[in-house]
Amino acid sequence: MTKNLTPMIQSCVMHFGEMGSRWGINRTVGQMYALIVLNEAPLCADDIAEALGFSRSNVSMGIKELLSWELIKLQHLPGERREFYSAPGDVWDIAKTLIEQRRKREIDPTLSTLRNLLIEEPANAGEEYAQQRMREMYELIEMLTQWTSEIQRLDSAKLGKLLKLGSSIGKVLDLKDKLLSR
Amino acid sequence: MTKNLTPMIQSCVMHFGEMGSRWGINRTVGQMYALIVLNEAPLCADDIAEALGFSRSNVSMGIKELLSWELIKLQHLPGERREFYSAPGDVWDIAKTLIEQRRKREIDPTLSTLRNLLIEEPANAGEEYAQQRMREMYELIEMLTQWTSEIQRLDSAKLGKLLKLGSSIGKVLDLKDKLLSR
DNA sequence: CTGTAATTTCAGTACTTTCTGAAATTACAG
DNA sequence: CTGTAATTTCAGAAAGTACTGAAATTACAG
Repeated sequence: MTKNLTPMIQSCVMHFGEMGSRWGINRTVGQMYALIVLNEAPLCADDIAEALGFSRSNVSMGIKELLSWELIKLQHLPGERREFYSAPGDVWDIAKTLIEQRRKREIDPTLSTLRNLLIEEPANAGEEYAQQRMREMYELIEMLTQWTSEIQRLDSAKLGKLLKLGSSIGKVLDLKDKLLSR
Repeated sequence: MTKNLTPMIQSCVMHFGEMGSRWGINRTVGQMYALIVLNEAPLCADDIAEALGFSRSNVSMGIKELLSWELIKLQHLPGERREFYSAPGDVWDIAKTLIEQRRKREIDPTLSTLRNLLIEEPANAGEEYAQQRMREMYELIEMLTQWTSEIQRLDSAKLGKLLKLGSSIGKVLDLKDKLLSR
């Protein structure tokens, strides 16, 4: 397993494997993705299988999953019959996709479940309390989602500018408070 | 299993069980937590075991985990020998704890790994490229973490105010841009 | 078309995680 | 202390997930 990888890339790949498994992503898919991201040239399934020592079929499933998350795209290389895969060149694009996909898979179903439970009539005091908490959750999640989607709308240039300005949300909000209270 | 739960609470508990398993949290711990959050009165281990139909020992492990995440706190009820557990009364406190804990367990180790790999001298062009991407990741993650921790500093009152004002980050940022460019 | 390379599917196995019951430990009332 | 209630631990069973190799399918050069 793990042929032809320098220790540096090896370490990074392994780390993202471990991290992947703490998210929904499984360990081998995490490793595969790190490998693709860290490699300038697109990779084909055989490259990945060889570099990480996985079976060809496992790589095939991993690619399928990464494609379904829209984290890699397929491309054909001139003179090559095999299919090659690469990650977006901009890290912020990757992050945006991850956020977006996790929202779709985790947040949206939760909001929908809560919404359905909130329109029911509470049958007793216990349900009334439960509904109150659900309502708070619903509002909080919705608000955080809203904020996140605002941030997602920024392109990396703007994001970088904000970073370099050293602007923190706190300062921005203070600014806004002052502005609004005049 | 699942005794004495009304359908409404049942549904919510089950949903958070499913969602929990998509996060690092396991299904039964997710269910346990939903139950505790939705219940106004603190619950003891037996209550939980009975309500959800889990073994007593499973509940004990779940409680241990929730305590380690600081998502519940232990309390003694007058005249009761058993130990009772409850979740914070404010949903935003729960969310802040979740964000904080996930940062500790997922983001911090990643930042530390990346930092270590970035101080190494690249051995060839491939490593140089890989390091460049790692640097971009590092900076992005650090920035998002910073923003998140700013938001976490807000208390729920302030958060609620912002929500009700209908303020979106986009608008706030536009405001800031205008302010700064004068 | 035909033959071969590339990819995907899938049943079975290996591995990991979760859950349980029994035993051990701890906590405390009397 | 002693006895009992409450909790925790832990080895093994059960459940769930990931991985593989073999076979099937697809893609395409000639």
